[in-house]
Amino acid sequence: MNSLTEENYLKALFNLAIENGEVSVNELSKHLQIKMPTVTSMMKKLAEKKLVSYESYKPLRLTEKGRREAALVIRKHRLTEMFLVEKMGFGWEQVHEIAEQIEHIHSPEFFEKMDELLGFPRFDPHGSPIPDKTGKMEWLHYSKLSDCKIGDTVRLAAVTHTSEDFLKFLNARELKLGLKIKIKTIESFDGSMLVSYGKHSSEHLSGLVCERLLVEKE
Amino acid sequence: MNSLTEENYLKALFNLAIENGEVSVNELSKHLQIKMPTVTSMMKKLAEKKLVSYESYKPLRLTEKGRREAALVIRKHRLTEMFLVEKMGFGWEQVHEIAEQIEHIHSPEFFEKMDELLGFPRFDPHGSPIPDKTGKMEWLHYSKLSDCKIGDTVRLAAVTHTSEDFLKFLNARELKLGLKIKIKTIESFDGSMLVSYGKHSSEHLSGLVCERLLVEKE
DNA sequence: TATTTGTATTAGTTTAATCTAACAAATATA
DNA sequence: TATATTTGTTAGATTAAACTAATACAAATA
Ligand SMILES: [Mn+2]
Ligand SMILES: [Mn+2]
Ligand SMILES: [Mn+2]
Ligand SMILES: [Mn+2]
Repeated sequence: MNSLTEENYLKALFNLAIENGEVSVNELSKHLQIKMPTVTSMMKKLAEKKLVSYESYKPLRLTEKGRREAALVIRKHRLTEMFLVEKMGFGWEQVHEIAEQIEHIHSPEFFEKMDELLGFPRFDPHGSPIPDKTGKMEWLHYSKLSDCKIGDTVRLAAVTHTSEDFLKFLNARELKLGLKIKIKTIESFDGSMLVSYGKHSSEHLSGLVCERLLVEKE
Repeated sequence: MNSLTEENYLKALFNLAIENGEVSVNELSKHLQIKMPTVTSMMKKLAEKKLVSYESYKPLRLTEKGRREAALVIRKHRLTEMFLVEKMGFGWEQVHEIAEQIEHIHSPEFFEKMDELLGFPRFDPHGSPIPDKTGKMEWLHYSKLSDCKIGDTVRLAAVTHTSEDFLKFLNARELKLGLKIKIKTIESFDGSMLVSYGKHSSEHLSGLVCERLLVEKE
């Protein structure tokens, strides 16, 4: 059984490896805010447990076993976030920190029950897919809002950042998942947009915000 | 902030000190299944934090601060058990182990929300009182079933043991909190009883079982 | 009271997870 | 290519929480 610490390393490796499957010690160190020598020694330990393939000076890579165990921690995290929002009445901006702790509870029954009570949801409150019990996760064909063109009408499908500040910012503008958004203008020099959605006929979104919103083109 | 380990020591001290407020290193060591030298050194640490009053070779005693912090951990434990039973559909025999982990989550909002959704319950699924937010806990005037007399009619109010085995044993006999129980006979040599309750007109309960059932006399 | 038994402490070791300082390898730059 | 910078590793220290072995104290018993 993996410790809380090991689970956090696995999760970080999984999330950082989305693109090419490779992660550097440096990246991981920065992401976890843990110094490089500590990361190196944990990688040796996880390699010992066959969760990571590690060779000196080579990029890190989760093994199949490591990928599965990481996905199962992420499953617990996302089910928890969904439960907190759907069954306990928390806002989507409040749940990440709590889930960060509950994801380490060791009790298959507990998460099974959550899953069941939620009706086996496929996405968490921020639009991220929930891995299944075998650790498989379907990756979706979303685009960043910042990559869309003037005139496009898109549906807000997910957010890539889950900090309380950012989500409160979206709350204040009534930007929720599922909303239809129309792009009116794009400022090419800073990537900011003027968009309309719901009752909001003209909202200005900075380039940074547009980068963090994932949309589905209709 | 107290670590998970410290929280477990505080809780154990609180539970063992119910009678006279004093606990020996030996008792605590046995209860936690941790060797005495480890307990001694943790007591010094908790004394440093003003949670325990410790002098060599003297009995251990929680300070007022220690008592309050212990009660707040127990509050988290019992609210969790209640939530698992009432809101998630677990049986009372399944919840202790999960609560043993969730009691260490650091999030006032999470437990506030549970409390609220449960309608501010005063007892957990095993009949134990839930301390309030300030750490106060009302202790009730229950008797052991084993201390009752032939002919007494009592209401099952709480159980003093929460192991899965014991609670499954009670489930099998449909013994639930709130039931009215009538004592038909008592075997003086082993303390076992013949009782009737609900649809059960004549059930035999061993002395051990009778010791673990707390009842309210009518 | 002297001795035995049980309880508690001290001293020193272990493991997990972190750190800093020093050094080595790989990569980027001049 | 030579040098500088960035990245990664090694060595050694630290802290929390556990352990064992040895020793000291306290309580019970002879
Ligand atoms: Mn999250
Ligand atoms: Mn976490
Ligand atoms: Mn319990
Ligand atoms: Mn616990």
